[in-house]
Amino acid sequence: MSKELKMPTKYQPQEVEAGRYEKWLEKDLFKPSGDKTKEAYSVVIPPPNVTGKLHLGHAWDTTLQDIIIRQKRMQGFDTLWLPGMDHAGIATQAKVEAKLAEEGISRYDLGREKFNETVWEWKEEYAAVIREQWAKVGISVDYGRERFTLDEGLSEAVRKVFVAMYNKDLIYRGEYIINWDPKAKTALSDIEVIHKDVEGAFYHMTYPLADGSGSVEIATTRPETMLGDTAVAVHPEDERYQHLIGKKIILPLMDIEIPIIADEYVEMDFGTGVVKITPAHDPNDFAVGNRHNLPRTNVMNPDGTMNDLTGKYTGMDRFEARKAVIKDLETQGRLVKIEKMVHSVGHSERTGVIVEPRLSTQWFVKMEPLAKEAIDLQKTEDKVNFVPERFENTYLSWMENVHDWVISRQLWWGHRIPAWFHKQTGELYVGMQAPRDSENWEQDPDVLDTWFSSALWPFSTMGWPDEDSEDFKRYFPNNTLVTGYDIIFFWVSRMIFQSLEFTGKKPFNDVLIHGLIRDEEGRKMSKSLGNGIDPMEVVDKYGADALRWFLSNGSAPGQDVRFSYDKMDASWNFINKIWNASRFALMNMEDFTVEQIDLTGNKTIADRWILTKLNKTIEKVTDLFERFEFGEANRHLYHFIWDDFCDWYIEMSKEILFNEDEEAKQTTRSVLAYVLDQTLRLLHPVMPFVTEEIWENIPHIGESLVVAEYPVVRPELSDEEATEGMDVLMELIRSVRNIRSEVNTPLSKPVELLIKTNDVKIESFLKNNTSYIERFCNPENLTISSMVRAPETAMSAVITGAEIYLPLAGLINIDEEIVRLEKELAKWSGEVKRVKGKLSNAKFVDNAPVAVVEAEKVKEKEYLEKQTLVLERIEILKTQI
RNA sequence: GGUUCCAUAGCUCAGUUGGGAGAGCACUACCUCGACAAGGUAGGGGUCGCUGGUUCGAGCCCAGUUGGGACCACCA
Repeated sequence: MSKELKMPTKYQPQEVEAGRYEKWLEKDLFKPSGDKTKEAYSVVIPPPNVTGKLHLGHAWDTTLQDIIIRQKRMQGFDTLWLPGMDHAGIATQAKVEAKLAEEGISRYDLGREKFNETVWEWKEEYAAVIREQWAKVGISVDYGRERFTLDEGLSEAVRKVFVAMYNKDLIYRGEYIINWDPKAKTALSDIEVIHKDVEGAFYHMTYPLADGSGSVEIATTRPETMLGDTAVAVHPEDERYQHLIGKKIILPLMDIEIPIIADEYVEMDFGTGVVKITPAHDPNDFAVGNRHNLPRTNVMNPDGTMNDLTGKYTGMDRFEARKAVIKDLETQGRLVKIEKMVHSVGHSERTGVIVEPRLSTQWFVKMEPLAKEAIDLQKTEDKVNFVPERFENTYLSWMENVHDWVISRQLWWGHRIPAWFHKQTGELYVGMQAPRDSENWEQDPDVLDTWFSSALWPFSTMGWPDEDSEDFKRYFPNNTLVTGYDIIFFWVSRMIFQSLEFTGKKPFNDVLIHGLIRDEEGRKMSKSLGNGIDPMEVVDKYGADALRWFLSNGSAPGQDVRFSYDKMDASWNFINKIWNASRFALMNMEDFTVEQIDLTGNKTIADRWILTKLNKTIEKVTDLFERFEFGEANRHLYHFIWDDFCDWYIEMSKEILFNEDEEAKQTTRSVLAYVLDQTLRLLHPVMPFVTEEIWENIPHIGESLVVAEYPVVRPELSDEEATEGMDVLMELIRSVRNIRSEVNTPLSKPVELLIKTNDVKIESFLKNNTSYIERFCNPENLTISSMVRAPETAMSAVITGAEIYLPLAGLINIDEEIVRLEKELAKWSGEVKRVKGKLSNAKFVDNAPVAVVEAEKVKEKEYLEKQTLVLERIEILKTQI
């Protein structure tokens, strides 16, 4: 070992990563270069909710973005990656309320202002945690531009958008059935409702006709809502019930008369064909009610208890009331049967409680014109490019069937709706600021759906509504958005239509969609299962680089991935391999400097070969990055580093570094240093910490890998002849090893007596055997066996003499070796037969592309050659028996 | 009901416009040789869910089918 190394023999991520991120920040390397001569490349982070810590999904999401941004930065783009967080209205408010509840306090005890102050404190606390986590994962965002959805500029953008949409009739206020969360006591949009199959029941009951001529049977899953029934409906063409249409019926328990109406909404084949109509508690019934001018009787309070229109049930919780209603119906003999059934019930995404369809006055966004614009965009050349493409269908089908969007929320934490009502006249005013005589006006108490502000994120963070802002002009539209398929509807779709509406442009060119991270058993990670894995624990154990490698390696785009400690081990192993290869290079560099790197010297075939392989790897990886195929790119890097560089090139370089003269060593050191440098650059976007650490130790010029140039193909370094020659050499070596392994007896020194190469010695590859030489090798009793016969061109480049012979006598069991060779012969014969069959098929020769046919001919020749060689060896061995 | 994904080695998964089935882990044998034993070398293991079709040629394209998952809609 010729050089003292600071690097330990094992890769220790904790030591490598400590302090590195802070150094990058100190040097301000993540800031856009602002170089106007370069193309801009921008990404905005999907702002995480300030509700808590980040999970593995966030780590995945940000890692992918960081890989993209780091590569683009190295490629010279003027890159902006803008960080930020989302106030996450309902989610955050629910968390803070839960925390307050532990202290026995409700938000009403504090009042709106005080409560919001508490939430701001919470926000600061969690924002700090999130920034710490970002740092640990190593993401290269520009903190100078960090934004928060509730900060001043973004709030202005929200108000501006609201007012403009209101003035364009894209926002309206009205009384409709919405999804109501009785726990959070707020309205929810359709997509905030999660439908789950639950065990419920179908309650069959009878309503008596007012004229006493009998009764009709009705079935419902929500009997408590019958207290708000204002009609009973049948299908207009239902022959069974023609005589009932227009009659009255008595609503049991309430003892009021309600009409029997005919409406095509009723399905004759379903249930009894008679439906109770509750316009205030069901969207379909609401529509029926409108057609027939039915009263809307709302029987519930905002918290899900029955209101004072329900008589004896007043104050009961809705589920308590359900039981009571059923019991009373049974007492009256009106309960026919209870049929158990599994049905789909809406639950609040945030609080988990069962959502109540409820009549309520809310603000809505009129979706039809916005959706149309967004759909039309996808028919143009300038469409948003979804990766993988199939998610465009998901997005479009949602857009095509979208309903109006409820945007008001009965919460305190969020953007207050810029609408005021006159205290006396009730007149409505919508504007950026309160009306002048503000004392006479009262602002709408509601806030906006969180997604209303996040929909503006790609441009509101860039200075919009100031369209002359530098960032907006330079970095909008964004280039790429990275997010999970689970929020295409919530976020991606809304960014697209709002961006089109307000900037006239799509918000981003590409959307890279990834899946979810599951646990090792393939289950979703969830709090209730307790199977969540904290990314920080993974980083502490394996390092951020290993986690990033795993995350970018995990799966094909758009597919879910299972977290796996086995794979984390494999990731660590790979980095350890890189680490040790680098140690080897450094040990043999003496005081080698970057100025001494000279690739024009007398290179060995191995030198020329690895430089060629490097070029191919650069080309492949660059291409795959363009298509966001990081997993495939990683596989190429892995193979290049482990198989080509470590297993072959480093081993061959030892012959030079340990034995040759100084001049030869300098050339090898140059290649080692160059290839390592280029490899570290290629790896840096994926594993920024360890690559930077190693790079600092090897000869290099530049401040940091973060801003070092990304490798490009250098055609002058490629050498196809060297590739052919190396193929021969490698095959030779493998053949020798193969014999040894098969018969479990090592080969011996005479190998080197018979193999002469121009510039590469292969002893080191067979070195294991030397200790056996004395014991097993009897030079007087040598068997000659031909091993490899290479094409003449390659031969002349590599090996003197047309054939390689290995002396095997006394070293192997000839019978066993013959058995093994006959197996091999069968394999080659099979291949020859297959290829010959193909080539003798006129249809193949006529139809297949010329290149394919030519390739088959080459294969034929190659297989025949192998077949002959193996046959020859068998013959020779047989003479020895 | 609609859309969609998955089914490839014991396990987890790749497979890039159709042209000789791959990786990691696990397993077997051997190897402490001046980067790495969390390593090296060699090896075993697959009728690519099933059935048809298109094609000279299908893991890949088409139709159907089985099983599993996801999403959307509906569910009085």
